[in-house]
Amino acid sequence: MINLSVKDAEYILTIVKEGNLSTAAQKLCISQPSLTQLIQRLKGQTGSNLFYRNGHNFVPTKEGELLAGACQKIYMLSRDLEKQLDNISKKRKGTVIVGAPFNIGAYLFPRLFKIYQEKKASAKFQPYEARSPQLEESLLKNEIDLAVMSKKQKVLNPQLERILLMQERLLLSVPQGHPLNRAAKRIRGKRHPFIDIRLTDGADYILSAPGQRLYDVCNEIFKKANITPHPVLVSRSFEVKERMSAAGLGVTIFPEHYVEFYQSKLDANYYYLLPPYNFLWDISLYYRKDDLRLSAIAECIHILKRLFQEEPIAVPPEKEDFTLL
Amino acid sequence: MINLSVKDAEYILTIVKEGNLSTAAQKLCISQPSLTQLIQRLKGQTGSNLFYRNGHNFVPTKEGELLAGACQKIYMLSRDLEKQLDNISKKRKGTVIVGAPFNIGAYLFPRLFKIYQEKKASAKFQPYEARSPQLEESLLKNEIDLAVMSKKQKVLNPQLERILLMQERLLLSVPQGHPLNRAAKRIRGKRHPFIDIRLTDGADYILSAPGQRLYDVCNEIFKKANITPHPVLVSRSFEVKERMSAAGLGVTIFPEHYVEFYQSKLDANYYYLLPPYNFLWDISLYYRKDDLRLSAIAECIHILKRLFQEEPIAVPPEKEDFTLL
DNA sequence: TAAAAATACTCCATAGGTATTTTAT
DNA sequence: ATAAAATACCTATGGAGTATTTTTA
Repeated sequence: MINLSVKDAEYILTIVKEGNLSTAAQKLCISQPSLTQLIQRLKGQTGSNLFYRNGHNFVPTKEGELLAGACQKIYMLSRDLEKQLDNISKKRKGTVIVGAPFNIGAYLFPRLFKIYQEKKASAKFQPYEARSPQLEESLLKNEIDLAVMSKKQKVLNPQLERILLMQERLLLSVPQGHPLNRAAKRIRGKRHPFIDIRLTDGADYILSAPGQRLYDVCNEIFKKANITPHPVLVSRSFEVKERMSAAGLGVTIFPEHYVEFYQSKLDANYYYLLPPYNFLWDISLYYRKDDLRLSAIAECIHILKRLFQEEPIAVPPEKEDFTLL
Repeated sequence: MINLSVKDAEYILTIVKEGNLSTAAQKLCISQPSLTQLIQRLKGQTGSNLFYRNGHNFVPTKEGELLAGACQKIYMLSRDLEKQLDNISKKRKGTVIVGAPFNIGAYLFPRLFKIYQEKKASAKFQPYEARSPQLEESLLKNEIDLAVMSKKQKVLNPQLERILLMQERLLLSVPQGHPLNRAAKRIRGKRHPFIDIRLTDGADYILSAPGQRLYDVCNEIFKKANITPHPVLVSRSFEVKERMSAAGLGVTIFPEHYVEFYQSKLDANYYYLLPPYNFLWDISLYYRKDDLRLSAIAECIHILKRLFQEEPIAVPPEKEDFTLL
């Protein structure tokens, strides 16, 4: 087996270029016998004479020229790789890549972009949109620096850290004219009326797809309330679900902030869930533990915390929700 | 500097493929800690995290994927190189490549081809045409196995061996009607008349180009005979020179065998040179010393020797040439 | 608890060095 | 005689091994 290394390649290329072992050795800052040894080693590995002495020149044979060709390619490959890695790390030093699923991104990215644009931060910010499972993957793969997404119950990868940014309520979306609307109870000081989720047993439901965070949360609620939804449609898109619900196809469950985006346009009623079936929806910030020392990332974490405190994505639930009812 | 070797590349690719250090180590027949070390070494060289543990999988980061891409290319490169070298050496074992300048090739290759075709040899024969300086280069470069050409006075490269195949006379070509024709002396039993080269002092000459073997030989003759040719044309092509001479442009000097090819068609007279200006033209066989052990080459050398003995390229000069006159 | 990676150490092959000899112009 | 490559021999780095500990699902 021919076990060339990048260093070998560099040596060979210098020898070919110089046509002379001694001067090549000088340029490479090594001794001349080392190069002799290299050539003998490769001669052993290839089984061919690779160079010959012709007068004052040390010249590659046909086989040596083939070798030199491969060396050229290997050397370029290594340089390319170095460049690629450098580019990544340089860009990374001055740029924080923040990942979020589409629905959170719609809220988060414009605000974050504004903050960075107003020079309140030293680094640059770059948005990255993907579904939450991919976000965790991307975080581990070093493709992004931060991820804002809803918590997964699955145990967290030990290389990652999580900070809870905020909690919000879930809403049940009920089409206009649906009999369930009559069961909702308006409560003073609350944005939306409340409803007992157990009343939706057997009702037509627009559900999330397995793998989505909302799928797992809804299943927990159904299990705890001991109800069986009647699935009429499964969709990965929050917007599709909301529109279908407003069109009268069935009821569906969302985190509150998402409803806020479309509230004005759509034609459905939204109800908070009465305890004890009022699971909260977490929005958390994820990052690699060993990245905290990077100032740009630490800075962005600080900005995100403040952003979610000062301008929350949705009205955070008060404790009274639980004591009141 | 990232100093990847082909072996490293193979290891990395196996790790990526298996997604697991332990099984990768098994497949590679090495220990698991060796792979851990490899990854740590490369992490040091690249300055990036290249892999991470995700559950039961050992997965490349973005940087690791770039590395793996480069490894794939390096690995393929090495395999390609091995194939190329193998092809050369395999082909070489069963094939002898014989080089000759165009004029000798015209005589040699058809005869040699016939011998090999008639299965008088175990190997195959492949002709290669080039000028003599290139032939020596090709011989050293391992591009050809044997070269048949006229001797160079320059000292022989120590890696090469030379065998004299035959000697022949040089001929002076004189156009029809040229006054020199009257000075030629016919000698009984000789194919061509003789002439004293000193009579061509100041005559119009068609000369060879510097670098050609014939250029050096003619210069030696001119020097020894103390004459100065009047150059009217310099050409590298033997045939051009011969035709121009026949057309009456001037006299010119050739090795005898070449004249034989065109004798019938052309319209000039040919004369041997009277001693002591009758330099002989050598045709020798060249090969690499360390190649003699290869049977196919030894066999071809034998064939060539016999060929030049049994069917010489031109009538070899007898000793009487020198005693007679 | 079991499976996998990391760590600690030991060993040895070899890349690299120096001094010298051989080769080639 | 000079310049270059090959050889001999020495040193030290690091690749590979074994045994063990740590990590994590």
